[in-house]
Amino acid sequence: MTLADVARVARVSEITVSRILRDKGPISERARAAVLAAVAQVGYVPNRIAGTLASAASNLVGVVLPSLSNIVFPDVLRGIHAGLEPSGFQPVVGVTEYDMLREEKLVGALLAWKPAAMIIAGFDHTDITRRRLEASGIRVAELMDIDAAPIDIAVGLSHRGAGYDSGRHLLARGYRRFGYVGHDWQQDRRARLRWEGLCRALQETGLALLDQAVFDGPSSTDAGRRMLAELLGRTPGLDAVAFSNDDMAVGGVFHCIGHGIRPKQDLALFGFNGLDIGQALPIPLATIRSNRFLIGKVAVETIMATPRRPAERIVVNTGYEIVEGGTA
Amino acid sequence: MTLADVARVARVSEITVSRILRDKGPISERARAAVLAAVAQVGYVPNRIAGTLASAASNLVGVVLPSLSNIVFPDVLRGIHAGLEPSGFQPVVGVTEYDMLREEKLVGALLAWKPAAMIIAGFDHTDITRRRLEASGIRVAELMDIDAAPIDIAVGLSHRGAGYDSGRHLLARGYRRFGYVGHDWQQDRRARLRWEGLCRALQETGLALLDQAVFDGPSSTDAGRRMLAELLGRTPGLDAVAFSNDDMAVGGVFHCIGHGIRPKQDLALFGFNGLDIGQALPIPLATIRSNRFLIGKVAVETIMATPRRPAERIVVNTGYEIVEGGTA
DNA sequence: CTGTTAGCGCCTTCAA
DNA sequence: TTGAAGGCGCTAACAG
Repeated sequence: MTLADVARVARVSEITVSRILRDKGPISERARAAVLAAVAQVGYVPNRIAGTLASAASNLVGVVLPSLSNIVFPDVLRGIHAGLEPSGFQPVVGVTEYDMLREEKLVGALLAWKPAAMIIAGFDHTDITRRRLEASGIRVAELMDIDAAPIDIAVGLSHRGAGYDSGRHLLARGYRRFGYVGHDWQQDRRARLRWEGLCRALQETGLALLDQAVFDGPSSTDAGRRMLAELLGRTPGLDAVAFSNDDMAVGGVFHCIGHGIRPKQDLALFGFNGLDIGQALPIPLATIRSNRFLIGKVAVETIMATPRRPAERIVVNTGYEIVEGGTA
Repeated sequence: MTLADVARVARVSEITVSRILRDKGPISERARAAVLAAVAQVGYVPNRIAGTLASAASNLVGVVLPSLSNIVFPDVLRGIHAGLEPSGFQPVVGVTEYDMLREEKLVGALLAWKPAAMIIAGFDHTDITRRRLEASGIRVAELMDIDAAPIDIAVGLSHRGAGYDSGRHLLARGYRRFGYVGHDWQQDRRARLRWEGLCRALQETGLALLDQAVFDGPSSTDAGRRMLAELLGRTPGLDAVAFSNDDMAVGGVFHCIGHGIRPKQDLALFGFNGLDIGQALPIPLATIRSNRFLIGKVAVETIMATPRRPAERIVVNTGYEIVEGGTA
């Protein structure tokens, strides 16, 4: 079923049908009624492929995320969906599993669909990826981070700043003997930035991390629990442990619950992300809320505000808030 | 940059370039080398819109999910991505927020992209949605559930069976005084099916739920905690509580931890889904693993196995396993 | 308010 | 092994 079929049934020209279906230009009520009836009668489904080819205006948005394994990027994706909803644009989603070569392939495949814009997590791309994104001329939003210069738009928060502020927060509460529990930095550059910020805060006070246990793999509750056990076994006397994120920190809280360690009184625990699960613990987790939904939503809104790529780069800071919780 | 530009530079015809880029038909090494050089030189990016229009063979797959708010559907989406990876197909994702009218619009918008197949969660669609999916002629996989007749393919598990088996499991361990903690059935038909299965198991033993607390909203850890508190306050003496899912059940465990109730000894708790968080608790949650990643992956594999829709409907049972845990 | 003309960029078919 | 012609379904631009 094509426009031509509808046009024949409605006894008008193709372009009239096209205009009516797109609500464009002045149309008589008679024609509109006839066309809408014909559309219903023949069960016409528009072909956006043809429409996009003819108009060179696709309503697809490429989305490239590193992972869907924890709730962080699904939250970003929710924000993207929410931002896209009013405009009727559709996201085409790719997942890289933190592999820059896979990302390169993916970006190539997505650009072939002539998307109206591209949303991609992080700043770590191959040269080819970066060049293609630049050359595409479409709007490109790089998400999560604002600690580097974007191709076009950056939307996120300063992870170095967040790490620094968590350090300041713990120092202000009197903690002095710091440990750190983390996960794979190769895959999570932002966790490393937070760690750097934390170290700087300690350094400014003449302190340093007394010990750290870094899991060689992705973050998880279970990894957090095991790494805290290891850290405490190795280095007694710590009074505060910062975790690379909430998943890890919740594991830490579980370890404490299972071993009679009282969070805060015996040991301060501090996370990052502000996940629901941390706030639902018997003692809510002290952490930093990272506004992931907002990052996705704001990215879309920034793209939509100016569909053409302007000369200067744009950096949008979605910020973060310290959540006091009860564990620090 | 189009095929024509590349052809001019390589001094061959458009169609030769097209064939080389698609690895089709016999091509001389000379032509191939010249074309590949020209592609690199002009920085050609193929236009899949045009390609799809000409060949009527898109590599897009429509994916319609009700929500991304907890990890369940992101897990399914991961499975879909994993299944799609080898073929180079791209998912176009829509989220309905459990709204059938939004689903209807979404399905219409996605079908306009002439996807090779459609993957959609659940069986609850408007008549129009169902008719459109049927009429599209493409493969349609309905996920999560196998307790109803699909349009084409169903991939999932019997939720009624899972509920029944969790009841049998608890009965076999000697529990007799049952409560239930749930969430919004309007939005989660599958939770209701599990509840029905549970009730049937009890009934067969001459028992019934003594009380239930159902939260009027989506499931969450916090809702689970509050509802369990309410239930236990109202009905003392329960020895087992089944939860509508793991999110709720983890909240229940948190309530117990915070109130000196020993899971299993004082009160059995049982979830559904087999989430990581439940297994990382100080006492791992007794639950049923629902193989969500597998559902997504198998759906794609089933679609790919027979790209044309066959006469008979296909139902794939991805099953479930009881996870003994330590809370029941 | 409606229609005609001429593509969009690629691929299928047929011919060489 | 290569090419020419024609068309996929729709829309921009220009006329009427």
